[in-house]
Amino acid sequence: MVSPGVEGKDGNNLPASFRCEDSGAEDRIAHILSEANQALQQRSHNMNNSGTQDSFCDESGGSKSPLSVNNNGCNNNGQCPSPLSTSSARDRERERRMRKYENDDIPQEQVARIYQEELAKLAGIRLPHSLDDPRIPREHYQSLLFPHLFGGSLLEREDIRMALDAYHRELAKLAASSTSGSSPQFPPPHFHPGAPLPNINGLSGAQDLTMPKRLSPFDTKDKDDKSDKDDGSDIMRHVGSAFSLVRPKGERGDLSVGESNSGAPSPLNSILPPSNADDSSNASPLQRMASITNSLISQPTAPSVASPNQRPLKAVLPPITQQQFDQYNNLNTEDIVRKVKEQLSQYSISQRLFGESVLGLSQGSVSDLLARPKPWHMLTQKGREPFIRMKMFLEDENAVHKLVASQYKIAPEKLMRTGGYAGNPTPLTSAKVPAKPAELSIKVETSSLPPPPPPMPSTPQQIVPNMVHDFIKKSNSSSPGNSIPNSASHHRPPPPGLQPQPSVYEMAALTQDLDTQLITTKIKEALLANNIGQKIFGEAVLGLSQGSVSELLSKPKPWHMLSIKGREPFIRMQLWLADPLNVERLQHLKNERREANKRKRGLPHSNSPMDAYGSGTQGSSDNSNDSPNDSYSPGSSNAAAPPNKKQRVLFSEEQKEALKLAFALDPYPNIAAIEFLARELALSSRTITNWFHNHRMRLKQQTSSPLVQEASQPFDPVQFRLLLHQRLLELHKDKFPMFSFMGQQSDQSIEEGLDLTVSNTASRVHSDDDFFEEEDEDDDNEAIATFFSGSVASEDSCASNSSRTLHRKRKSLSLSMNSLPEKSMSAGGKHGVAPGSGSSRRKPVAPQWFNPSWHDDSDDEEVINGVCVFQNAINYSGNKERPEPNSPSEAVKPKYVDSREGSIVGGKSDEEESHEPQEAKVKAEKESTPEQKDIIPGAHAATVAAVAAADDDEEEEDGDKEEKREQVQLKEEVESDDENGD
DNA sequence: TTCTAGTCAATACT
DNA sequence: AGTATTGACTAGAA
Repeated sequence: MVSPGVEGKDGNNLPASFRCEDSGAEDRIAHILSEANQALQQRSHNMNNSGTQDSFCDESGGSKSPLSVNNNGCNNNGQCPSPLSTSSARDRERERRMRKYENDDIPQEQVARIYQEELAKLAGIRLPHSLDDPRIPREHYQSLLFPHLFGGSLLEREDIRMALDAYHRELAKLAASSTSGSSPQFPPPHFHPGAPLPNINGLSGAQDLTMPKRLSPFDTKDKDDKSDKDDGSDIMRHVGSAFSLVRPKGERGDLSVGESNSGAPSPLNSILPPSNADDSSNASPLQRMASITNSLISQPTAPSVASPNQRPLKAVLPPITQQQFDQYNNLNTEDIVRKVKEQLSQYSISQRLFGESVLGLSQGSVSDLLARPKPWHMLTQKGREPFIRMKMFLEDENAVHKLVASQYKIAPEKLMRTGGYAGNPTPLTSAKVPAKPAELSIKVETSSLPPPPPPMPSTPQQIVPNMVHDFIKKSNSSSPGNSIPNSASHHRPPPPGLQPQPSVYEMAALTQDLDTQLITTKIKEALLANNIGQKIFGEAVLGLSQGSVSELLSKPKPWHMLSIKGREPFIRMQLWLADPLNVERLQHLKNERREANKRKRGLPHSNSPMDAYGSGTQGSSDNSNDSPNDSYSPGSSNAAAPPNKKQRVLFSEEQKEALKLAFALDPYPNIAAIEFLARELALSSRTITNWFHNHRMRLKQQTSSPLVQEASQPFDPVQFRLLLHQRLLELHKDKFPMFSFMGQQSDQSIEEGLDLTVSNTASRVHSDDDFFEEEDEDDDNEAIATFFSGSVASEDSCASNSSRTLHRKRKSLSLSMNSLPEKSMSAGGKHGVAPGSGSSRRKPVAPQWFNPSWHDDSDDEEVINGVCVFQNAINYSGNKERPEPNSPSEAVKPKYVDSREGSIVGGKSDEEESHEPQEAKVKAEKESTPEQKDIIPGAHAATVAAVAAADDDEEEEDGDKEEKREQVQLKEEVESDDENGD
């Protein structure tokens, strides 16, 4: 068995992971270790006498916490009844366990880990990563962590636990008696040592490293050790008292066992830097204590190497040295955050990567940190660390590039398509098959670049012409057998002589602005003129599917709205446009495919593996020179459609109407609403959710503007049914005249619920019976009850009452979705906040860009019966949760608007018309195109709109306004009840 | 966990 | 056959 931890006897034999970059810190740690090792020697001696050499382990392997055993011994006052049992009994027991451990010969690493975990549990602290290193003898952990408690001696978990108990009792005592009141982080008086412990780090405040000297509370230690050796109970007893001897700064306390020479400074002191002028001297005893612990615990270390036996350890960041702390003693966190955001955004560095490799934090923490940076003065020492790291990151010019490079290494295929055109690796490959090493190497290479070139010219044509050149050159040379550049089989590093070029990724990141509209227009023209299909273009040039190409070309997003990934296709388009042989290549490819198809038809079974996937145009896969197919072919194994391929749901018209209505009522339905809809429409919740997601996204895209606004009120099923009924009536009156009878008969169907259940298959027409089939009443009520959770009984009756009342007047209501202009889909704030300002269930989608001209439209806001029904997104600013004012996307917002108004106008495409609200509105009125008419800012507004619409309904002669008002009132009552119930 | 952005790919439409 | 639409899914962010 490996002898634990005696190798560092001289104290200088530091494990690598304890080394610090800053030699001062290393010295200090060396000092500590030296002391600890002295203690170890003594301990070792003792243990040898008793025939054991390890004291830390138990049979439970760490899974069963030993804490509970002893936990009853202490009370809040810090008084412990006489420990557990007699020391002799304990000694025997421990000895027994030690022997067991020895015999079991548990690997050192495992012990270390167990130890570490237990320790962390016990202390309620998070251990620094470096302590993860299993190669480090656990004695070092101990002595590093708690030398001030234990004098570096080895302890059993019970011992540690008891000591910690005592420690926490002392903390509590101090907190209670502390008169300073200056530290809000003190444990409250009721602090219970047995309770989950607060993070010690949290107590440290900003004083961690500004400890007063001579803080050494252990003057009874020697004596105790002598009398009781390592008996845990005694340690507990005395450690407890030791804390009461904490002395004010300047007083000298005895040092622990290992501290032999009286004149030597305490290791603690030596760790700690000279006090800063600001706050150290005022630190309370508790703060100082916490600081000690924290300093010890967080004493940074260099990264450790994962042992083969363990899963790879998280990268450990180099420590922040004291000098750095001193250097950055006052940072503008907001400013730092802003700059960091810019960098991350520009280079499309994920928060996860940034967090893990720069800050040592998780993605969530980074997100939080970046979104809500605290002011420097409010931060604790620990809290300041990330900002210091950020600052250092910003100051290091190469840091970004290192990160980008590492991001490539981590997930190249996630960042970039392995672009199709011009000699890049196969398009689609990345989407379907894990990237091959060869591909990786290219990426890494291209990404490990010198600092970024100057910003790209904003004129598309000028994008790095020589890069295009290189691309072309490469692609030409890369395809010996054919001139089509996209041979998947030719992934090779750039020619030796070539300068590393910016990757498309980097170009996307570095290009300041690009007129996407113009590019797509040109592309469309080129494709059209040369009879090149989107499919082949997408696959060969962009590495995208036909559908994606179609979307890109017809609805290009403005540059600034695109993520780096989203920009990439446009860069590729730009490169393609700049390629003099572009059309030629594609034509060639096209011909080849055609040939291949012919051949395939001629020899039906010749290319079996390739044929499996593709049919029709994809049949050419055998050629392996059209990249897209290559990506399919390697699968020869998989080839055919994946086994569990889900069949896509096809919504019926009614389902769509229902969904759109629901969307109008509440674009962000809660779970209950989604479930209700799912049940109502016989769709899965997942499908409903997807639909809402897609719809929000597409609405945003298609209208290029006004944003989906949360509903002012939660989804109301009663209202939903009512309105839906109207809507469907309207719809079917035209399509299916026989539905007109519903007008006389449908009261019941409304009250009992509409069955919108329709087949999920492609059937698009449903019989009357199918559609208005009565629904099981229990289900219905249940569904409704879901939404009136609260005082169910009264709510229920109220709901049904009101719905009955409403339905009695149903005929006077008409939700005319057609009459709602497209722009009604936004709501917001000219009236301060959205009509439903009371609700903030959901974060509204951030306005990314909009066309100011829309603001002038006469109907960007409409008032019906004195109620503002909808507003244009121009008023969005009144909303509560706006995006950061300095967020890049918003900053550029006007830019795009300009470009739309200006430069793009010339190249206006036919599709673009659909971007125009006016057009859309007309369109909506003409044929009720679904996408154009389905947002109402809130349920309330929808109700009002419905009523208002009825005003204009010629059919309703008896639509008396009094009654309508009544209805609305009623409805409101229901709603308010609903709210209360919520 | 849920949202957005970006996609794929099945399907509908021309 | 080409293009548009759209349900579903994934990754990253919040």
